[in-house]
Amino acid sequence: MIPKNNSSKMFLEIVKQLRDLINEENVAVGGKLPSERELAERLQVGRSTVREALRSLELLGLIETRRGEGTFLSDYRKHQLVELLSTFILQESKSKEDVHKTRETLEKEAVRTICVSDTLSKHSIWDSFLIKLNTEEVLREDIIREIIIISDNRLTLKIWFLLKQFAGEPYKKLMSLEEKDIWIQLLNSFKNGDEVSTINLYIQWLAIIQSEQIS
Amino acid sequence: MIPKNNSSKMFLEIVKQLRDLINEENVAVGGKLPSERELAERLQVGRSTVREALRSLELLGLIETRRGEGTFLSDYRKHQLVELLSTFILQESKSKEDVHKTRETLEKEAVRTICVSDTLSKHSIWDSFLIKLNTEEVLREDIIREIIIISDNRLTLKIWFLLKQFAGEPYKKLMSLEEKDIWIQLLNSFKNGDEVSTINLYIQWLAIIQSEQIS
DNA sequence: AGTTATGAGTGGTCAGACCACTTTGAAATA
DNA sequence: TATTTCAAAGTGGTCTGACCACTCATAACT
Repeated sequence: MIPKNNSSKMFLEIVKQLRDLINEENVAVGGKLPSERELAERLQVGRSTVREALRSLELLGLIETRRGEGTFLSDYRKHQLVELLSTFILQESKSKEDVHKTRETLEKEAVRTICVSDTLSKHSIWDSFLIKLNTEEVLREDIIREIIIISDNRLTLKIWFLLKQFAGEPYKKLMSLEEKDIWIQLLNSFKNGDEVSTINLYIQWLAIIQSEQIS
Repeated sequence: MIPKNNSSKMFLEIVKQLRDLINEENVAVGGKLPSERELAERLQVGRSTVREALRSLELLGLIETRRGEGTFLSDYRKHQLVELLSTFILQESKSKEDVHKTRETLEKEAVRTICVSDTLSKHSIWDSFLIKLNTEEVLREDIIREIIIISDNRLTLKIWFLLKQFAGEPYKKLMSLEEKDIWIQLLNSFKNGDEVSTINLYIQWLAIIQSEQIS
C-alpha cells in the first residue's frame, strides 16, 4: 500500500494522500489542514517531503499557507493555474498578432452569448451604459470588461485579463464619438437578439481600433 | 532585487528565476537544467528551497526529473496535471462547463478562420481527411486538432491543448457514421466559404457529443 | 478590566547526511 | 588491442535537526 523507499516520486504519493485526507476528513474550503510536522508523522515521511507536496499544491492554487497560522484549503475556483501557465506559454508564442486574435475571439463569443440570452441581453446594466455613452466619457475596456463578466465564464474572464495585459492596451483610451455611436447601436442590438448584426457592429468597432493602430 | 530573508514565498521567487534562467540560457524542450546543488549555489538559496520550486514545476508537468541523471525541460502538455486537477477541482460543474464553453469557442473561431480564408479552406489536407472519413476510422480529436493547427494561431493552439486535457476526453473516441457525415459536409462546406452554414454543422456535431455525455 | 509579555505552535529556510541510481572512465581482463 | 568490469563522481530522493519569523492564546502584570 505505502511505497516507502521505492523507486521515485514519493512526493507525488503524498500529494495523492493529501487529497484523500482532505476528502476523508471533509476539510471545507477555507478549512485548516494538519500542520506540516503532524502530516509528516501521520504519513510516515520527512517534513521536507511533505513540504514538497504542499508547495506543489500551493503553486496550483489548491491550498494557501500562512506563516505562523497554518495551511488552509483554498477556494480553487480562483485557480491561478492559468496565470502560471500563461507566464510560461505566452513567452514562447509571443506573437502579438496571436494575442490580439485570441482576445478578439473571446470578446466576440461573449457578445454572442449575451445576444442570444433573453436574460443577459436585457440586463439593466446595458441601459446604464447607454446613458453613460450619451452623457460622459467612457473607457473602451470598461464596456468590454462588463460584457465578458456578464457572459459569465470565469475561465474566459481570466484568460481575457491576461491577454489584455500582454496586448499593450489600446483599450485604455476613451471612446471617440464614432465609437460611441457604434456601441449605442450594439447595446440596442442586444435587445433584438440579432446575433449577426450585433457581431458586425463589434467587428466594425474593431476595425476602427485597428486603423488607429496603424497610423 | 533579490528578496532574501523577506517575508514569505521564497520558493515562488525561485520558480520565477527558474523560468528566467530557462529563457536566458535557451534551454530547449528536452534540454537539461543545472543540477539542484548548482542551482542552490547560483541562486544563493538552500537546496530544499530549490527542490520545492522544482517539485512544483514537475507537478505542473513543466519539467521532468530522472534520478541519477538530472532535471529536464519537458513538453508542458504532457503529464498528470490532468487527473490530479480533475480529481481535486473540476468536479465543480460550473468550472467544467466553463472549460467546455471556452474550448468550443476556440474551435468555432478556428473553423471560421479557415472558412473565410481562400488559401486555408482549400488546403489539400481537407481532401485527405475526406478520404479518411470515407474509408477508415477517425478519432474525433484528430480532425479538430488539425483545424486548430491550420488556423495558425499558436497561442490558441496552446490554450486548446491545455483545455482538452481538462475536458475528460470525449474527443478520444472514434466518430460514428452520423458524425462522419456531418464532418464530410463541413469539410466540403469549407470550399464554398459559407461561414454560417459551416458553423451550423460544427454546432450540430457538438450537439451529438453533448447528447452522448448526458446518456 | 485592560494591557503587556511570554511561550507554544506553525510555516520558511538551511546545512549536512545518507540512499538509489546513472554515467563515465580507468583498470583489469581477454 | 579490444572488451569487460567496477569503482568513483554526479545526480535526484529523503530524512533529520536546527534556527528564524510570525501568529495567537493566555498568563502575568498593571
